[in-house]
Amino acid sequence: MASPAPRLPVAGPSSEPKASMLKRMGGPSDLKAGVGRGGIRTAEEIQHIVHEVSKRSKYFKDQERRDRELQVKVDKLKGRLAQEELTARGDEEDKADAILKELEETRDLSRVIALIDADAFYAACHVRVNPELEGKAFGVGGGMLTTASYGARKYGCRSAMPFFIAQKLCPHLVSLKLEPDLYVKASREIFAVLSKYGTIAPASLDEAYVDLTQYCADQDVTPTEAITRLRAEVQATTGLTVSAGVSPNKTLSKIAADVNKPNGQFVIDPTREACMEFIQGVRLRKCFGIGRVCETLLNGIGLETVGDIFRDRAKLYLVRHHLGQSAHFRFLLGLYLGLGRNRVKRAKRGDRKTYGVEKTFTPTSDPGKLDDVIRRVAKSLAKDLKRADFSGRTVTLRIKHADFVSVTRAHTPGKNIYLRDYKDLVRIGLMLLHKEIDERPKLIARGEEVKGGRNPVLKARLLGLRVGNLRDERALAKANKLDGWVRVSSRSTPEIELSDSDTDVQRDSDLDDDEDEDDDEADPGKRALNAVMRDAAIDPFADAGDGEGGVKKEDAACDPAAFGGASGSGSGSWMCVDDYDNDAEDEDAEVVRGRFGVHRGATVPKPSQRRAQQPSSSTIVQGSSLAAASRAGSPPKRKSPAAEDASANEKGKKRRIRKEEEEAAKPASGNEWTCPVCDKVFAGSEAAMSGHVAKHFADDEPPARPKVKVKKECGSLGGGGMGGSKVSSKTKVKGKGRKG
DNA sequence: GCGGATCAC
DNA sequence: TATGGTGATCCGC
Ligand SMILES: Nc1ccn([C@H]2C[C@H](O)[C@@H](COP(=O)(O)OP(=O)(O)OP(=O)(O)O)O2)c(=O)n1
Repeated sequence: MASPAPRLPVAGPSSEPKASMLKRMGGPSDLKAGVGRGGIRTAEEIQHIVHEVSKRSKYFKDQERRDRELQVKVDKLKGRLAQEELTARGDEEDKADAILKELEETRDLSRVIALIDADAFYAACHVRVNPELEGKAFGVGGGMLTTASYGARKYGCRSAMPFFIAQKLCPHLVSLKLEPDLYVKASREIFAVLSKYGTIAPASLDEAYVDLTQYCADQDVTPTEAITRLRAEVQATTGLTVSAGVSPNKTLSKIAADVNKPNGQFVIDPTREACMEFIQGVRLRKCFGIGRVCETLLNGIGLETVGDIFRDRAKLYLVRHHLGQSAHFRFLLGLYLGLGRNRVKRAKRGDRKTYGVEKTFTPTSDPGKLDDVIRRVAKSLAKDLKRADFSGRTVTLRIKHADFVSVTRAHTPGKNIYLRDYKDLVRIGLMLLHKEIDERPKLIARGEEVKGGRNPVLKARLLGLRVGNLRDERALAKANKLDGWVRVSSRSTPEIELSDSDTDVQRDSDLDDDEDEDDDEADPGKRALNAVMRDAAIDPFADAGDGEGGVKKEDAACDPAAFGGASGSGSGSWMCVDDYDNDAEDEDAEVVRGRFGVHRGATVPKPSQRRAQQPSSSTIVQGSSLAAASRAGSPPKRKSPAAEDASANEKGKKRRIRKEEEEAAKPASGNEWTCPVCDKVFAGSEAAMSGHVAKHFADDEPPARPKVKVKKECGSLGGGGMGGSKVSSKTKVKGKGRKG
């Protein structure tokens, strides 16, 4: 009110919409979808309509808040840059050039890597089954569109757009219900064809990298001929069209696949010049790993395209520590050079890190309703975990407040306590929720910060549970035949405060039995969706647990493709890559080596990769392994990028060790048995085993945790990385039976 | 280990 | 009226 400008907020033309908001809500920047050519509506028109329909919603208000916060970050970055420039030494470009030189030496143009991406995937799957949809404007997903047919994209409809808005853009638009089975089936068919051309690494249900190097050599054909054949065969056998990008690495292929999308392809010659020329003009946002925030920050200091990275390398160097996780210096330089990983490998069962289920509902503060959601979510999650045969040590509750601001609250019962059952999930979920509800008024009374507004009564629009720090029960049980014990132990999870948990649990039980039929999904619909997609991802390859995970980050710098994704639909199929090794050497300042980038989001770290290298023969104690790990990166180094890497590596190793432990337990047989909690191996009666296991729950400290042996991993440094061949052996832990 | 932020599909 | 679900990584505590 006290604002200077006496502009009255009368009904009419309130303040004009901010450009950043227009872009955020319906911007062309989202270019993922081919809204460009042949559009029936102009970008401005689309933005205007979307803005009009959205502007009064809570969602919009939240987006405005985020927009403001982002703007603050941009201003801050600009300020830092200005500050740094005052004291710049003048050798910034030299520093950057030194790194460029170093990165350049890692360039490998010897491989032919393709990224295949199905066009409007879910939509195409529906058309395949129902030809009448051909050419029609429709979306898939119900209330929220997961994708839109090209016919609908002409009007501006896109992925992640709510149906009611899409309808404003395209009045005759219809929205189809999700049919997971359709997508999973189509995905398998596509991948089956791809497999005939080389090793593949699915990045999601509709995307996969294919290494065409060998195919080209064997058939004596050019990459263009190979990809032309591949796409033709995919269409001939599946009836679906795919777009493809081909180049010496995944980073470039990923971007290239978008160039001639729908039903098109783009091949980049395997020369340094071709790679660099191609990427120079690419808009930053098109690069895997550079999202809205990163793009905005870079735009803020004057960069628009990949080529600008070189032009402004001195600036980037100066603010290298303030670019955020998605834009590390080294990652950007690698991008500029058109470098990327080129190893194509698929992820395995053991690479999954979490399982989760979340549900959005009409915002409510009703404790009973919120509790019910927790129960339903827990039930769904328990089913998924059981099916997949995984248990986990940490349960995380996610609450999205009515104003769209979300928070997470985690609980780890004990160092060796693994959960999987419905009751445990509900108990912990309710405990976390109630704690949040109960603490809220107190915090507010004390004037402390809380998310979701200042109302002491929590009002949520979504609740979700996720289980992490997983353990592969299948491998464990198979090896030790202790499946029953494992369950028993997890069920007896100790403590868990909550005196009121009793009542809660009780209610749970009731609900447990009866299926919820009640509202929304609950049933077949969505739930099935998740389960199906998940299996899809893993099923095919599900094999052992090891695998290599994917992306590592460092290296050449980027690996966009590393992929991540998997999400949308299931998760499972990730791709993995290996890369060269590279380790660390950079000096202090620049450094970012590590994460070069990609990590952004998704993707599998590559922990398993090493673990797979050798059968479980040679072994070293955990301590040694960790020591080696830390050594690789840099010990207590600071947060410099290098540190990032080291840190990441270490985590990966720890994880690997956990798996190794399982592996180690495997050999048990005869009178030998392995404690499902501490993994120690004993020889003795069942009674003895029972007694030992019970000790774990007697008090918090379990019996002495044995040192675990792990096999030595191949040097993370150099040569190690690659070798894909030897890897396989150990994996067979679970064999084919995965059915789930 | 936890929680927030980013990113991808 | 009205804006999803799933999973991963990084960073700073
Ligand atoms: N926010 C999103 C984005 C995508 N998907 C799902 C539906 C898509 O069909 C599928 C593949 O996503 P893509 O990004 O590859 O997009 P499309 O294949 O739909 O279209 P395009 O032709 O642009 O690749 O993933 C989703 O559920 N949620």
